[in-house]
Amino acid sequence: MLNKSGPQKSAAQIQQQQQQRFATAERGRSQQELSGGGGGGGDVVEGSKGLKKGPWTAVEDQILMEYVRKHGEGNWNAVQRNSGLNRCGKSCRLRWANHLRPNLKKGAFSHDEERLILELHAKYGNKWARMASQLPGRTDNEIKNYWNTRVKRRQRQGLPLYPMTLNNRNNPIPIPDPYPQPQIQNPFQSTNNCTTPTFSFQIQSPIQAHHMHSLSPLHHLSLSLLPTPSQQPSHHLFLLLLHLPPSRPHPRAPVRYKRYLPADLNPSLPPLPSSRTQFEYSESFLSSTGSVYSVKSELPSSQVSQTQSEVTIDTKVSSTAAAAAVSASSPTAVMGCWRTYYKKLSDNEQVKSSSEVENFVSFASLEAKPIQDDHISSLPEDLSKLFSFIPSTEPISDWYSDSGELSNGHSSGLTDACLDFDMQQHMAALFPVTATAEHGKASSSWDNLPGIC
DNA sequence: AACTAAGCCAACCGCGACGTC
DNA sequence: AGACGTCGCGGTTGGCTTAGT
Repeated sequence: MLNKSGPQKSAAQIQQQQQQRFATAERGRSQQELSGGGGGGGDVVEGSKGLKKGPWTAVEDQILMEYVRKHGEGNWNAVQRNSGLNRCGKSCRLRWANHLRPNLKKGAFSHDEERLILELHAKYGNKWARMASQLPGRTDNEIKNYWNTRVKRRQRQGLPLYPMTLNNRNNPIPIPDPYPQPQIQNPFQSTNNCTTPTFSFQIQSPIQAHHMHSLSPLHHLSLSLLPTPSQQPSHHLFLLLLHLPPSRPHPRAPVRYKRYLPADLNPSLPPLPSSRTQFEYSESFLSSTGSVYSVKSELPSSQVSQTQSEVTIDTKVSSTAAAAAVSASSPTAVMGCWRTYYKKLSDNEQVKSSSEVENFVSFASLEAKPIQDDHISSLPEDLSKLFSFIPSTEPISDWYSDSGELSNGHSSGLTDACLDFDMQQHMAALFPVTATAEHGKASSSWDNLPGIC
């Protein structure tokens, strides 16, 4: 049971499953035929217009394929009128797109595909169609199903959805052993339940993702707040993940994804302001440095609350994918760090020491009082410092594994005095994220945070 | 053998974008 | 400009299987 997940499934299993599904469809057809073709057998039902619902039969598939062969794709509502197929246009389109169109790749995702899905999801969030456009032969539905399964599994196992860092184009993460053994036991897991809520959220997908194509390497932020169990010394761990800018659509991607026009094809975008200060642009996404972004939170995989807030970020951070962990004694203290740091920046005070940088914490998505209330419109330009000492690459062992493993070792540049980065990484891997089914809980968890304003 | 949990997958639904008239 | 139809996307549901108890 436990090894039934996609990558572990053998080709034979897949074939068997497909055969079983075909048999299921055949059963449905038989039931329908027995009932006079009017549906009603099993989950085959009729809609309000007498259109058939439920599993498609081989005969229906044949009719649809024949229709598309003659008339091409599109105009799906005409299928029912012209072919006698008793299905609505939406159903026909879905059936064609997901099952009948040529060049569909069936079977389990390869490791490369899985890695790509992770990377794409980190970039785009739940943009399944967009992800599918970069996975030839795969459908959005497939990817969505895969991801949702992964979310459930990782949640149940108490693992974060993403590895601690994501890909760095210049330093590609080596494909790890897909089935690594867990390295460390959660010291808290076996002894007590974690009573302090755990949070994870992402700031992602700027208001106009296409801006990011041309303007900034800073595309994606992922921030995880990982309080330790209450029994442990008060200590909170924050993780800030930066990801690379989105790649342009796959050149061979279907052209139908017109919603994802790259920036250079969209002349309606506002020009870059060149002389106004960042504060004049507190509502916008550009600053005098040309690199302020209004980052609208999006919730990949629906993993956290529905709250949305915006944080604008000004940074010359390098495109190196990076992760930082920042510790503080409590969420309140973390916010205090942030405010202090931000004030220094507002006062044009140089933040020089690494410890100050390390105490920087970014955060967003607080439903009750979003940080935007403070009009935080920038992060420091020398935020790059923050990322400069973060390992640009490290072995990631949980790209594929869902078995409770942790990230392997890495070369952190963090000073020991400030952070035990290794330890925190392991801790981060040990604590669960708030996941899809926990929308409400996630937001309420944030509500429990003391002193965040 | 029965029950349960987990995983996989197909399909439906609602909504919004887009094009046309 | 607005109504209407079409299409695409993302969320969700439910059926089915396997594996463990």
